[in-house]
Amino acid sequence: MVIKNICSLGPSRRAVNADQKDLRRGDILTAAATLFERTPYEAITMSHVATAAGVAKGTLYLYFPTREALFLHLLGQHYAGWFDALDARLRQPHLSAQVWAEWVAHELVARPLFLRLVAILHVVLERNVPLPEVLVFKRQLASRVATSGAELERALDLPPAGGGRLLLWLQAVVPGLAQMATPPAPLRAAIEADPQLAGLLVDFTTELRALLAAVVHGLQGTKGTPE
Amino acid sequence: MVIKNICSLGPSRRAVNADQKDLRRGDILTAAATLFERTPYEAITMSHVATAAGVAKGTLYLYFPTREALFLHLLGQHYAGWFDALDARLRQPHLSAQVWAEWVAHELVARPLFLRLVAILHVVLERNVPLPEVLVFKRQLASRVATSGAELERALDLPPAGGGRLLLWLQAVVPGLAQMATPPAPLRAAIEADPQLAGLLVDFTTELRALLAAVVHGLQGTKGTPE
Amino acid sequence: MVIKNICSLGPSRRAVNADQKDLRRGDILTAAATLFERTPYEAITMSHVATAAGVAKGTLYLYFPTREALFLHLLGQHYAGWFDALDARLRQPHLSAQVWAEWVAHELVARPLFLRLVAILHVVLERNVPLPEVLVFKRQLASRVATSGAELERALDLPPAGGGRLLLWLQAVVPGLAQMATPPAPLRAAIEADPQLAGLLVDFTTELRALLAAVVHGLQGTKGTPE
Amino acid sequence: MVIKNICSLGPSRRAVNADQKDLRRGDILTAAATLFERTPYEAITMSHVATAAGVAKGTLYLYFPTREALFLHLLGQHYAGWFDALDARLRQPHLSAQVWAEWVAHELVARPLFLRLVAILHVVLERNVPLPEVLVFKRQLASRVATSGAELERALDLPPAGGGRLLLWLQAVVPGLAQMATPPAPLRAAIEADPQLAGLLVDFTTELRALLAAVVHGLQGTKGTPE
DNA sequence: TATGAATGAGGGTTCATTCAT
DNA sequence: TATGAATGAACCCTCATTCAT
Repeated sequence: MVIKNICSLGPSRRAVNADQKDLRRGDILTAAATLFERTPYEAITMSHVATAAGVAKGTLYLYFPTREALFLHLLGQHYAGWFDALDARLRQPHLSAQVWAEWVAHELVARPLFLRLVAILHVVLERNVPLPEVLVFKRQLASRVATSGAELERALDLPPAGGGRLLLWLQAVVPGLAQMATPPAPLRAAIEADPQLAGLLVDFTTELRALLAAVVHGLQGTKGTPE
Repeated sequence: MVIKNICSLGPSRRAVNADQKDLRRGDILTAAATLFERTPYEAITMSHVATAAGVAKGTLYLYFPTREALFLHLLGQHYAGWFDALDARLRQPHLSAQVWAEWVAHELVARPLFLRLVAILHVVLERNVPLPEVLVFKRQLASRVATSGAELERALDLPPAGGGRLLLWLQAVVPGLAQMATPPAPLRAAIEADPQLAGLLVDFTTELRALLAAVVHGLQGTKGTPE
Repeated sequence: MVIKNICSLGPSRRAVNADQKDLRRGDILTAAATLFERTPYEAITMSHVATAAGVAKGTLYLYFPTREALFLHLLGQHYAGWFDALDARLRQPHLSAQVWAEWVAHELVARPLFLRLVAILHVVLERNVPLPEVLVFKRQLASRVATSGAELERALDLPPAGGGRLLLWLQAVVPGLAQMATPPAPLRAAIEADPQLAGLLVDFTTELRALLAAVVHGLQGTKGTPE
Repeated sequence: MVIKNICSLGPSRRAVNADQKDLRRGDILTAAATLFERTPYEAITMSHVATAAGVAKGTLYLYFPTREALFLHLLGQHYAGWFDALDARLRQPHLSAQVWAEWVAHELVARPLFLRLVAILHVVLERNVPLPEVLVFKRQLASRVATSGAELERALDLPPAGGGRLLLWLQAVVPGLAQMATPPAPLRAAIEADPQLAGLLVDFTTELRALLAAVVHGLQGTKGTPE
């Protein structure tokens, strides 16, 4: 199998200035993302990432202090993309609870890597990422939650602080629903074959849409009502 | 550290009939639960469990086919306890969205082990538990979701199938909120020290109560409205 | 799957006299042989044997001191059968080197279990069989080698002691040829696919026949010649 | 016990080029061979080998994919040495069946490690060596069998293909005879003490010499005779 | 004699990370 | 900055055998 050269640095193998280092860092993240598309997180070794990125194993550690930090950065990228899309949508008119729920569910299904990364977020964060790296990630996240949350609040006519809250809840609920909706293949087959278990097999889009719509309606209903 | 003797079999060390085997199985689960109280899941080895249960390592495998199956059974126990409490509450009158949300949050905070076990449910289920064991667990869960869901539906005046749905959503949302609300100590300290990150530190009870209330209100509002 | 009851003791489960104990011992050996037909030696556990024999694991140890001793007895049975066949053939006329080689090869191919047991003989004997058991086996073997060897010597007109010697050589050569002729399936496929390796893939019958014929001719030629 | 330092790399601990890697690989094989001299194969753990070679356990796996592959390489070395000696002898004149048989027996007795390795060849090959590794070994073996076999054929005046055949037979017969001739010490003592068992205790050199002489004579006698 | 619950030693292998070059 | 050889800790599970019943 020919591994396509994903190195962005051209003939020179050495990143000497900041821009080149960013490129190489990007190469590594791209390689990790590519692997993550077809391999479960636990099965991806640093060797695999290094090979896929066309660098040596040790080089990875020049750019990311730990394996978990690498994937946390990857998640950061995906979060950024997701918030970009959200902001773009919020700049468009005609948003209702239903419409927004629909849009979110649709958008997330289109980002399966993001879903899977979010699901391991805690495992990743809680283990083996140096605190400074975590804080960088968290600040980035907090900032976008604040900004987009404010827009969302306006667009959906939510009570004060309701936008950020809704986004946090979204983060809480999405991995759970995603995992519930996508059991490993053999288990899924067994569940489908057993009528007693029918209730446990849910459709991600349907459930997320319904849940979000209910939540937003609920939040909207509390507007003006002291908690 | 003194390990208290948790053996339920009395002087005899040998479980010869089904009752005694259940006792021993219970001892093992109790030992695992005790360890889980003060140790993260990944740090608990079968050696630890065996020592804590006062049996040999091999003995564990007479009762549980894999380490993950052991913890899945533990989760099953906790689920049963939780549903028992829920059913008891549902048999009492005066339930509203607010009251129920309050009760759920309060009850879950009182079951920290349950929260942590639920959070690793997927990791556990998806790896290294023989399918039959998983199905036993799933059936037990499905059965209680159906029963309690019906009661909940009645008590909260939810639309058809809303009770089971609500309970499934609860499962989806609880681990996410719990993890969000309880970062590891050093991270928590850093977040508290950084004003930019204030918005990310949430209180489990508050958020779950608000989220559930919103969801139930939302569900109640959809009653009679075709989806 | 229904396991056919191979217990020879009838309704009573307990062997109280010597005959019944022999029956049970035979049951166990039969069970082991049946398993050995479709499973490699290392993959057969005492649990398997016990289940197949319809007895408890501990019972096996009432009849055989170790797992290896059990299989050594099984080999003893097969050796006896083989020598019986040999003796019967030797009582018939018209034996030449060629004819005898042909007969041996043919007979051994018809006894695949015997071949496989002989091949593990040393592994079994050298490990974990109490000396007395080994000696019983060895005496039985020595006795038959002496008797049949003498007959063989006469039938093939070999020099003094040539019969026993030939039988011992046979024991030495058969496992080696058998293993050489029957590599595990994936290896065999690879060997067949590689023209360089063609010479390594031999046919058991052909080689044994040729080797035995050569040996007997050689032995016959030395008759009367001082060594 | 003092472990002598067998590291060939001098002060540097790191093998950076192919030559140094070959040296290190050789160190590991030497360490394994040294252990194998005084310990049965099954009792040698990778930990032992690593300690004896003065490297970490993980390092072994940089050079050999499995424990069995390591010993297969060791066998490959010994095979090469044996064929080298054989080729050297074949270049000298005055070879007869007797002389060659004598030489082979003498030479093999001088290589006890080789004898023991050959005896476990199948066990090793058939278990846990990646196919490519096995094929490398087999090709090397096939090549030398072909070359030396042709020389042997000429020197002993064997019929066509008789040289390779003889060498294959040699491989089949040697381990069997060796094991027969060298029972574990307690068993040997018991056999010697029992007159009934006298016939089972053979001398490796005597038997191999006689067997080979007979085989070669037999083969020589078939020359020109269609099979 | 029969049972089967209990034992517990035992080891190959992986892989994130380091650091000499 | 880049490399990749070296490290070494970490761990689940099996299964022959024992022995209380």
